[in-house]
Amino acid sequence: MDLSERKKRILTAVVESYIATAEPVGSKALAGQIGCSSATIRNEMSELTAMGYLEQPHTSAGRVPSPAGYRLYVNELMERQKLSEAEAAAINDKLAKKQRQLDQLMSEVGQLTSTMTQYPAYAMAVRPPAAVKRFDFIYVDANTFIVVALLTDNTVKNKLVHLPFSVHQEQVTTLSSLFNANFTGVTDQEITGDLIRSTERAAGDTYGLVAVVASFTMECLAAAKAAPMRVAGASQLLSQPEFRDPDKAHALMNFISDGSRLMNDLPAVAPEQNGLRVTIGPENLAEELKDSSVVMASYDAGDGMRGYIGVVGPTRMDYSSVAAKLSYIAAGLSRLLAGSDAPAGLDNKLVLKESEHHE
Amino acid sequence: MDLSERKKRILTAVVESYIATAEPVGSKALAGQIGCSSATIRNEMSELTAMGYLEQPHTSAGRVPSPAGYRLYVNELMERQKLSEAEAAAINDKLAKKQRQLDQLMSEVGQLTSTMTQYPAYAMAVRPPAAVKRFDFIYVDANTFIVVALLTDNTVKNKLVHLPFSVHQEQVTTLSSLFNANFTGVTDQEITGDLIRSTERAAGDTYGLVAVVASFTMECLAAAKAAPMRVAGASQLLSQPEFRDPDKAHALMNFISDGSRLMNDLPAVAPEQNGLRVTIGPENLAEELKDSSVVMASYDAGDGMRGYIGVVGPTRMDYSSVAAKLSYIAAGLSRLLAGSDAPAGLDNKLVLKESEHHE
DNA sequence: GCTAGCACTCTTTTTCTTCGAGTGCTAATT
DNA sequence: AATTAGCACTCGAAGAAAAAGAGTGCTAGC
Repeated sequence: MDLSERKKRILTAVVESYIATAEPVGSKALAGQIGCSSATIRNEMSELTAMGYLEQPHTSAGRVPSPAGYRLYVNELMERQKLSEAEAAAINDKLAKKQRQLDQLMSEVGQLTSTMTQYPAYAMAVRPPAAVKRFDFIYVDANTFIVVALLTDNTVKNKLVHLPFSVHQEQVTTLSSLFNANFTGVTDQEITGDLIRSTERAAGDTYGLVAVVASFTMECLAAAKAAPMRVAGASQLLSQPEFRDPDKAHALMNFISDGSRLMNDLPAVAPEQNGLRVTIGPENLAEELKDSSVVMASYDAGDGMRGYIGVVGPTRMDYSSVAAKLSYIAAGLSRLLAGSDAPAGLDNKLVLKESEHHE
Repeated sequence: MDLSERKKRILTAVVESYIATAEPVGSKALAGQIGCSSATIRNEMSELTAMGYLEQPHTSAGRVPSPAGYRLYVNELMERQKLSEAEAAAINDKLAKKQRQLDQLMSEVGQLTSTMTQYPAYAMAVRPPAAVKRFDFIYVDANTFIVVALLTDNTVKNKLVHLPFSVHQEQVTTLSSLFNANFTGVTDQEITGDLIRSTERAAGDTYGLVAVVASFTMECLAAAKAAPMRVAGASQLLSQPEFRDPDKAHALMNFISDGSRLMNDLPAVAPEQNGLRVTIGPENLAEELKDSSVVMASYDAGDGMRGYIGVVGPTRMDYSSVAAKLSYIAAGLSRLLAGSDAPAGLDNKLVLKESEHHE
């Protein structure tokens, strides 16, 4: 299966030229680059075609890489590219303004990835199952209290509860000890009707409030588990010549705009190299992605969380540059979210988590 | 300026036929509908053209409505349409599953509006300036406490503060009284360096923490002011024949995907009727919207908040149906967010606000 | 094993033609 | 005076035919 050195050079040149121009590559164009005549290249190319690395759109056009050709290119031939200083600086700049909310951070990262790569991008974070570490109840007035829950992943959630009847300070305190006793360290699935009922039995005159706080707890845990998934720059597709056909563009855009569908099909089986995973055309599971490629990178989001960022584009994607950019961004995110080399400002050391919410 | 009854009928027919088919409308096609011969219609149409309500793409094509024609249609001619039961039910269904987070609600509403109308849609809420109503500090351990701020708009925000040194319970209590004394009822702009410094002076051995909590406070207020803006279904554009040209589609999609740009140009000067505002083609301020139309509706989001939902499409938009759907959704939102006729479940009465956050 | 040359293939581009929907005008009709 | 029928004319859209051009595969010579 090993290709001669010259075949490799030719395949590389075909892939890179096709990536750059979206035009089938002819033998003449390569003659200069490779250093032999076009006839020789023609012979080599026809062998590469027989081996399945190149394809001919029609008898007398140039050659185009096949999915297998791209695969070989990605795995063995392509050079690991470095970012220009300007690009690296742009990424660092953006990441430096760290966001408080995970959702928002994902949006920003998706945006960043998309503008850097010129392809549609997505960003997501996966969280491990969480539990509540402690509850606090803040008594506001006779009809109002706030529940604050500190989760194992160090997020804080809260809820303002407004009652149609009044409660005493002591009742809220009771509620607090009850929940700290029964609902801490408990995961999603472990909150059963039984647990709620037994807590209600123990609750005395505050039993009516147990259900409310319990459902809040379940929501917290569910929300902590849900992975925020953001897609950005879908319209970038339209600048790619392969999507000049509005129907194709529409189909793919619909697909990628729906985060949940995209999410399902992402963990496609594909070799992972240096934290990067590339799925090319037909390697993708989703029908909609069969003529497209996906490049994704994973990052360490701290607290046992793992995140992914990725890019969707035509199979004729600039893998080398996209891979470099994704790696860089992923590394930056790992550093930002989980890294030990945090910057020195007071702000960074002190402020770890913050919570916001509105009905 | 008043048109004869027959001219009105002809203009209406032209607009509606063009909306339906995207094809210029000829005299023959209307002859049946209007009840006179094509020659008569030709005469009428040429007068309507002279008046500026119709246009001719070229000498010998049919007629197409001009922006002025659409305007007249929207203001006077179009019939207020009713939703089908199925549509109304679909909207009610979706809205019934109310979301806790404003951001998320906006996303859902954008999505809903877009799928109902088949056009790209946006949703946003505008909030009045807020202040903190009260602070609570939860002492977690020697290195950790949580700040909880209840805002005037009844949102609750919180932040987990992790310290590189230790504090006593009493110090946190001091901090609490300090902030409740100095930082409640204070808006965004009123938090000055002076205020922070004078608080620090009064803070004794906790002065180092004042800056942290103060900056948190400012973030809360800033976040409360920022209007979440969501755009959904941008890819719907591609199904419109006027956007079969990928360059046009790309330009407009870029524009509408950028919420902030869209937001700036929306409060365009346009007459508002029944809570609806329609801007047609050149009436739009943004260059990118000059061949498009925007229909927006506003709703009451409670707590003095006003929200907007809207739809972007070609000037050849189905104004009548879009207007009906937007009104319905806006009314539903008003009811949901500000209405007095809230549903009866315990859950709804008790649970008003909830907050979530993560670094 | 490489290269030059050449006939052949097949798409793309261009040009030319045809077709037809729709108009505007005029003259006849009500 | 308003409406209608009739007709010549315009102008884009669609189609056919022709020309151009890029690239191949093959053969023969180096």
